[in-house]
Parts: sequence; structure tokens; C-alpha cells
Amino acid sequence: MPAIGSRRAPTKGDQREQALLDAARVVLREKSIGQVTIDELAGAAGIARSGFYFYFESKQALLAALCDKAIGQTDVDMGDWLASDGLDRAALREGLMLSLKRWKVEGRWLREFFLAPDPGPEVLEMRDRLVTNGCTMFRNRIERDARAGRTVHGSPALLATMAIHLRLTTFADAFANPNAYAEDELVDTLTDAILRLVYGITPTVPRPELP
Amino acid sequence: MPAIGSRRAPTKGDQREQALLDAARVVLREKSIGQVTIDELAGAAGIARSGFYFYFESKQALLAALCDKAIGQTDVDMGDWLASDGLDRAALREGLMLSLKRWKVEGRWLREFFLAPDPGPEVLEMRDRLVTNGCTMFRNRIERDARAGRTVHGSPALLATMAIHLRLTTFADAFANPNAYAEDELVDTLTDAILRLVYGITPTVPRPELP
DNA sequence: TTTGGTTTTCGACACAGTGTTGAGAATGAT
DNA sequence: ATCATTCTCAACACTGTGTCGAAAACCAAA
Repeated sequence: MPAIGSRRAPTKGDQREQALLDAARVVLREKSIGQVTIDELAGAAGIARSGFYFYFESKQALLAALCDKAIGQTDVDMGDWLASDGLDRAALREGLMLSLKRWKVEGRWLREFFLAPDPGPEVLEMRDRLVTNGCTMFRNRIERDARAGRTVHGSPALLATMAIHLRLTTFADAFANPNAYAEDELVDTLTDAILRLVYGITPTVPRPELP
Repeated sequence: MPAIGSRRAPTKGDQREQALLDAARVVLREKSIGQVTIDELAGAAGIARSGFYFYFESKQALLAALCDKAIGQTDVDMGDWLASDGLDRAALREGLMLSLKRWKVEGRWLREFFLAPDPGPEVLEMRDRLVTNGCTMFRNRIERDARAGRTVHGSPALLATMAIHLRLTTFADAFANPNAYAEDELVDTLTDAILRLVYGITPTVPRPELP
């Protein structure tokens, strides 16, 4: 295992670890983490089952490693909006749309990572870190707006949690029923929902007709 | 197993089945369904592990039976609001408060039932039925309001799903962090959040007093 | 190219939990 | 008291997890 920031060439082991992650990303697109066996995961990366344990403590640990990277990406997706202030519907919408696209591909295991009922300790720790981090960024933005005099309808911490969860479940739902709603309608509704939720405001921007 | 509506006295088997459900309700307050073994569940009801299978196909099936009843209760909780129309903040708040109290007790397995990543077929079917049912009731109310001329900010189906999920995750969160927020603050915020989400309106009524 | 320490691989083992079966015991209606 | 039905459980077969240590592969220094 290379130290973080190590500059040495990737050893055979480093490649194998990557192969395991790549293989998992593919396999987990079809099956849930509970349905996949370690044997299958190892096999997909071309090693024996017992070899798996050289790289990861468990299936869960691999899942955590997978999500760590993906969530970083989601944070980047939302970066513009988080950095802006006021309503900035366009930035929010853009961020949500990017995230949605990511979720449509990697939704299954993102969902499992966040919603799994009994994660191992490592997963639990990382999950807490990621969720807390996400909520905090949201919350900071809300508090910033509140300080700037904008009306905010509740405790920023609670609102941030709600907004994060609203996004999470809406995406999870979009993944589960990919054809239930048009992407644009979904993102538009979610964007406005978050804005209404937090700021109590529905933008007057003209939108495609509503029922 | 007695036919539905059967009037005959409960046999020993009926009692055993009930004992199993009761025992599970207690055991599952402390551990997740994944952490509990069938052996433990059976033992808590005073029978051998293999005897368990006479009553339920699997752990999941028992969980489903447990939730079927609990969800019926939640629907009753929300009944007043679902039957009313217009904003009726008081009824909504009351329903949410009742549900919250239920979640604080039975949250762990309710959460697992709804959020479990790979439910067996029976669970899946029942879950779909219950979720769909819940969403439909919510949705009907929204559509009723829309027809009555009240502004509604998106497709009723989507809004209903969002509202249901918002409630679900907020309660799940409240269960996971029981001391993070005061009950009243949480319910007030959630009540208003749902009203803003669906109708884009924040009641101007002073809180927590109601008109 | 040999050497020797480090990294990687994997067969074999121990174990925990699930689900099935069939023989027998308990139950309760007649 | 009889006897079909309902209930119980020990024993078995199976799947998947995690550990261990011996062997193989790797790679840098001599």
C-alpha cells in the first residue's frame, strides 16, 4: 500500500487493487452488494477469493473505497452552487443535473452505501464523514444567506439535512424507476423543491407548463 | 394459519406465531435484522430454530408481517389530514407528530423494511404495495387541491413521492439521532417544509401556537 | 546473475448461518 | 378413544465468510 502522495511507480499490487475496484464498479451495476459474493468480485479481477483479503478487509470496505471517490465527484458537481449565494437557480439546477446523471450510472451502490442498515465500522465512519461533510457544506451556504438577511425557514442544520436527504431519496428513486419521470421534469421539480424548502420561494422564471 | 376473518379460537400455532412477532418486535428494537439470527428470534419465542420455518419463510417475511401492521397505523395517523383539504396545518402537524412518536419506537425495523437494499420477493411486493399506497393517498389529496384551484408546484405524483420520502428520511434521521433536535421543532419544521414543498406556502400563523 | 527481503497468491481449514427433511409428539374435533 | 391435522425439532446439506501459512513472484542491491 503506497503512502498517500507517494510518487513511486504503481506496483503489481496497486494495479490489482485498481482492477478490483474497476471490476466491482461493473459487477455492482447489476447486482446489489448483498447479492455479490467475494468470490465473484475476486474472480472478476482475476484473483482467487482468498487473495481479495490482501487488498480489502471485506466487501463493505471495498464499497467504501468506491464511494469515497464517487462522493468527491458529487461534491464537485454541486461546487458552483455551494460557492454562490442567493437563490442562483441555474447553478443549483446544473449541479443537480450532473449529480443525477452520476446517480443513474452508479446509483445502486451509492444508495447501498448511504442506506445500508448495518454497515461495518469502517463504512460507518466513512459514511458519517461524507454525510456530515455534505450537510455542513449545504448548511454553511444556508447560514451565509441567513446572515445576509435572506429569509430562511427553519434551523439551517435541519433544513440542510432535509435538503440533502430530499436529493438523496429523489435520486435513489430515479435510479430505481428510471422511466417514471423525464430527467428535466425531475430536476426542475427537485430544484424548485429545494429552493422552496429552504427559502420558501418559487422562482418566477418561466418553466414548461405544469399540470 | 387461520383464514382471514376466521372466527375460530386461536390454536396453539396462532399463539406461537404471535409470540414470534412479539419477540421480534422486542429483539429488533436493539439490533438490525441483519444482526439478528433466526436462532435468536426463535429462541426468544421459545421454539427451536427449525421450528421458525413452520411460521415464516424467512427473517424478511417476519419483518414484512411486522411492518404490514405498523404501516396501517401510520396511515391512520395521517388520516385526518388526508381526508381534509386546503392547507390544514393543524391536522398535518398532528399526523406527523403521531407518526414521529411511532417511529421513535419502531424506527429501526420500519427503516430497514423500507430501505433494505435486497429484500426478498415477498418483502419487495409488500413494500411496493405499502409505498405505492402511501404515495397514492398523498397524491390524491394534492390532486384534489389542484382541481380546487390551489396552486401546486409540480406534478402531484412527483410531489407526493418527495413528501413521503422527506417524511421517511426525517423520521429515520430522528430515530438515528434521537437527541439532535427537539420533537416540536422537528415536527414544526417538517410540517412547514411539506406545505412549502407542495403548495409553496409558508403559513403566516405564529408558531407554535395555531389559529 | 545471484541473493535475500518484501510483496503477492492461494489452497486448506474452521466456522457461522440458512434452509430442508422426515420421523415423531401434541392437539383437538368427532 | 380415535385419528387426521397441526406442530416440533434433531440431523443434514449447503453457501459464504474470514484466517493461516507455505509457496511463488517480484525487484533491488551486491
